Amino acid sequence: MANIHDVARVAGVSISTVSYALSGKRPIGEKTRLRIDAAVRELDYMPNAAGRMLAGTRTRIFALTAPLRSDTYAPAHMAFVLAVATAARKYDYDVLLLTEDEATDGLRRVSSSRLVDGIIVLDVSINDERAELVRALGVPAALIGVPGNADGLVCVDLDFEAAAALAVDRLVDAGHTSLALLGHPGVVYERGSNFPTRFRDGFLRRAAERGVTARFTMTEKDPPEVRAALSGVLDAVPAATGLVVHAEEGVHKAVLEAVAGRGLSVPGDLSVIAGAPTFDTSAFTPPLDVIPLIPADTCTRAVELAVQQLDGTVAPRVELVAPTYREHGSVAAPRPGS
Amino acid sequence: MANIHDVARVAGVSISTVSYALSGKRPIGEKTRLRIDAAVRELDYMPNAAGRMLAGTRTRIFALTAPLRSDTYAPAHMAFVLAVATAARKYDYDVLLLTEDEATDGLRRVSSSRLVDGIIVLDVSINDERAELVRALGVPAALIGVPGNADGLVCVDLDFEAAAALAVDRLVDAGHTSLALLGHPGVVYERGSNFPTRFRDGFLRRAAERGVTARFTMTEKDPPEVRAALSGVLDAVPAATGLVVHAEEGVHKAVLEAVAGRGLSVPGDLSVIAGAPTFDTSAFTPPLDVIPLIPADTCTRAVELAVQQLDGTVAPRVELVAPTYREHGSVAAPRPGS
DNA sequence: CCCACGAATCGAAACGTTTCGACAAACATC
DNA sequence: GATGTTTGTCGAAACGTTTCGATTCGTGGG
Repeated sequence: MANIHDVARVAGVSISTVSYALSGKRPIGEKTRLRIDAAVRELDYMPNAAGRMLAGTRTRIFALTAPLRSDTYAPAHMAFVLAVATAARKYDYDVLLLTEDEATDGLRRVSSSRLVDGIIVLDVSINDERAELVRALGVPAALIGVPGNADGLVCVDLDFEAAAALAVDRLVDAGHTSLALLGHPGVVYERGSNFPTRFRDGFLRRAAERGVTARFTMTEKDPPEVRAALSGVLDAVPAATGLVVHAEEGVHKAVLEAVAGRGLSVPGDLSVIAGAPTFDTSAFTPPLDVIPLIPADTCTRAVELAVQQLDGTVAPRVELVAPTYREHGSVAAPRPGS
Repeated sequence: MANIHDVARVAGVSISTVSYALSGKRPIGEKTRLRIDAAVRELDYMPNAAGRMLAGTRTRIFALTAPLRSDTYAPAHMAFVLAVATAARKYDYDVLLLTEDEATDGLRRVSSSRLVDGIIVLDVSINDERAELVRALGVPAALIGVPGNADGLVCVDLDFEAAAALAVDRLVDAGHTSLALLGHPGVVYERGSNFPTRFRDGFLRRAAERGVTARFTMTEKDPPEVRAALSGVLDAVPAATGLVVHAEEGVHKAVLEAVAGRGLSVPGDLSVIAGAPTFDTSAFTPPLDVIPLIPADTCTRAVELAVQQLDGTVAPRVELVAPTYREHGSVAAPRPGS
């Protein structure tokens, strides 16, 4: 396998000239550059990664720690992992995947052996030991999600409170005065990520601000549980006419089936908005209005912030990505008499 | 950050002695080793990864290419990715995650820059360009799944044919003479991985060998489609009394619901076996007998073979992992009159 | 005509390891 | 007591880059 010396010899220049020609960090004469380019192609030269890491100050690798908790929704998790890898490539970075059972030891290992330039932390929970560790290690890092104590850390996440508020606003603006939020199973709110809590709080707060009735119900993903939870809010007085669902894909489908099962139509009898899903709600029957959680957005920003920490200093911050609303026709005015 | 020179100075030895003490490749005096160990702890020394890669012959990194096709079942996919990462750690290897849109370029890049020692290829399809590329690059690699042309490649996979045959045997041994296989959607059999085909062929062949009736039906994952497919085999003459399901999690659940919906019981009216799932069928109602596809098994073996290719040569091969059967009470003798 | 300056190139020193060969000392063999 | 072997340690040469400071050469200004 050719190295830089081979290229230099074939092009008839010194290795430093080759290096500068390839990096563009110093001006190189026209003819010389052409000769070097030709030599590179002829030898199929590609710089050796280890040599580069050693001489340069960068390894061009980020570590990614992505715990798979029992209550993690695999498709969303996978989407985030891939989004990080894809975003990293845009900055010419590769991603080293740490295993969950080596979460802290792995972080320690790759950062103190200088194998990675920084760390992307996925699915941060409220009391996340990885947050503490990252702070202690002083390694460039970007967390996706917000830990209980975010001091000194760079965090990125969807603005779940604003997303919930946006959903409330849409429903209230359409004329609804009795809303309900169907959320994740209880265990998710107790320990785990704090975004479900933030969504719930945003929902309840904005509903209060707008002066409308609001109920919050948690549900498991089994269709019977979903039916029961739905009945709870539809049979209440006053019955909910606007529904926000913040849960995984199966729950959305179960909700739509249960609604149809009751002989109700969307949005005729019930307006429905999907809150912060990573999946596609436009293919549902009926398609659902949605405030999407787009992994690529959050992950791209996180990678960007990680890269920026390497040169020029980025102040610690919690950066919340503004939510967007996409209409698919599942929200309408409530029926006059209801 | 301390380096090996610091350790040597503190311990009062040369750097080569430190290196040998840490690697254990040459005998080191008792007192000397203790001094070195003390110095390492005192300085919190950890060898620099780049220096190691450059001087040694190994980078201790494997690349993992794991394409996410539209018909990929995310939870299974994720399970395999994590299983590879976990298995790699057992051999002191880290895993670099390549993105799908950079599948071939990425492989080329990381192997010719010598960033990785080898490649693990996940979810290999029949005409997989990655298989060709790996062959052409001559890089140590282990494929999980079997490409159309496996010449010169090291492949590992569950023995899907044997798994299907095992399911048939169990049902026939229990007295069933009319079997059905509920498989993946049609698109999966046309282009994509070849394991669904292998499972189907194993099923049909063994049924023929045992002289029993066998039907194969593909189904989409929507409950209505599943119901229709199920009706197809239960209303046929002779009606199937033994059912093998080789599909994703939702299909299994839909099958059980549909069976219950028809007023049938498992295994009273219908014996059911789950074929090669990655999820847990023992928590279903009722729990299903299963021939599991265990990502850890396949992935551990693949990593092992990749490691072995680095020293001592491993002959190209297709290594099929023998299936195992786990009873959960969903198979019984058919009802006498049926 | 001399000087300063920029452009283009080179040589050499780093980066932090591993590993080969050498060497001294201790020890066993006959 | 000479000879060979093992044990423990060291020095130095790789490994393949990047990058800092020269050096050379032409060019335009005074």
